[in-house]
Amino acid sequence: MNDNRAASAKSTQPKIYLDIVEKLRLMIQDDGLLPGDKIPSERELSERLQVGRSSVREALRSLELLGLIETRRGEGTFIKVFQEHRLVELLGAFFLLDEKTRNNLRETKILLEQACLQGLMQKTPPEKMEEMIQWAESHDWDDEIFFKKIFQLNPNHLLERIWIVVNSYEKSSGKTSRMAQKKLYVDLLHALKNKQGQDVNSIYLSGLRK
Amino acid sequence: MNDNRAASAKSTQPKIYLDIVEKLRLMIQDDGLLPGDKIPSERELSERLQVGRSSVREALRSLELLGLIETRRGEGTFIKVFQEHRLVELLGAFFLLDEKTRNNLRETKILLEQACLQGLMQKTPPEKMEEMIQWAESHDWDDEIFFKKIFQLNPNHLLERIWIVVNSYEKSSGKTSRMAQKKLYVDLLHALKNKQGQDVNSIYLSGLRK
DNA sequence: GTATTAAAGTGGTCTGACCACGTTTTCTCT
DNA sequence: AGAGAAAACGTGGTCAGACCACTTTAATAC
Repeated sequence: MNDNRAASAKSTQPKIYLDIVEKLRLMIQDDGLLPGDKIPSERELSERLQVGRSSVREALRSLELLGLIETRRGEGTFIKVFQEHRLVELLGAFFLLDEKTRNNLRETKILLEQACLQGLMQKTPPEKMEEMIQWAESHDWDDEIFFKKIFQLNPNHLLERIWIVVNSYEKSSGKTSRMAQKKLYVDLLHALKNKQGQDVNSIYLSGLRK
Repeated sequence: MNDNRAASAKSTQPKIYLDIVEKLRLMIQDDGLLPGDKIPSERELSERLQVGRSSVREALRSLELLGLIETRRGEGTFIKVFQEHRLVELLGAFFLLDEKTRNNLRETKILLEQACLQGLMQKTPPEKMEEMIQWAESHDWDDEIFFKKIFQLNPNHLLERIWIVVNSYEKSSGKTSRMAQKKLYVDLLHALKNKQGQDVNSIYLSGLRK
């Protein structure tokens, strides 16, 4: 049974490793796997999907570079909690973004942040906001960390993930779009807590640079 | 420079394929390669970097999944233009599977659409809007097609891509969130053209179904 | 010259072999 | 029997070599 799979594997041409990525997605979905869970070993996947181990590895390495999985030698491969990871270095390193793209990034980021703030205002109980204020006053942070926490507060985690990606992109574009003034952001938090929508927005906008 | 040392005192060398990704980056940078240019073949990279071809492939496949490069069988591997990166799609495709996130789909979609409309109002010349109105009155369409065109009108193509992903996932989640009448949307277009922001928003919201 | 054909180059995939490391089991000594 | 050491096993990491399918290029025939 050495060589004749080349002849048989011709129905769905597209690269095997992409196929495996998709199969993995379905597998994770159907089995209800969560971050931290272990996925089958490379050899087992290879056998189960009837493909070479090298193809399995191409798929896994791709997902690893994306930050979706994590591999530990001797242990196995695990689903990871998504985080920016190498996106910044990768994207920034490979391309210089043109002006138009950069503007899109900035605009989209601002939009997401505004939306998040408005959403928070409607959905977050004052206690939670108070907690956040406490944290803000007792820790050191910059804009990015601040908004990361803001997004974590919002139950719409899809929004959070989109922001993470957009933010990574924008960071890789080189220009830092604003400069944190702690007081300003604390004011913002208070306005949020008091549900003063107009103030939230104007304070946010005044924090933007350029 | 090399990163990825995670957090262990183990003197394990970083994975080769990551090293190759970095080397490739430098190579592209030093040689001044631009989108569309061809990069060395897998076999040549393998020899030049003194690593196995499979490791080279793991690196290349990773970059390919990200949309940073493109490979054409029999021809070679080429650098791609930044705009075509697949990150948004991929990240969406992967962990959108939990229930909670699913419930965020509708909210996020609405948000994106509102934002797109507001952006359009500020940036689109009346002629373009008139064109759109003409099209809307002389063709058949549903909500999805309508908003697809709306997003295409907006020069922020990043926003468009995000919407496409969110929309497609909301569709697959089963519940169709609206079914408005043609007239309503034509009204919306006129309000857009006349830059009546308040009306745009209220008309949009009245078109939503539960 | 053009058309056909052969060769070379390139990505796509598989197999089997090691290595390095972590976990589990087994063995040994007390 | 229990604790600690050693071996076995499982897993990712890497490599070399072999084909296949496809494209480009060079050689050949007309």
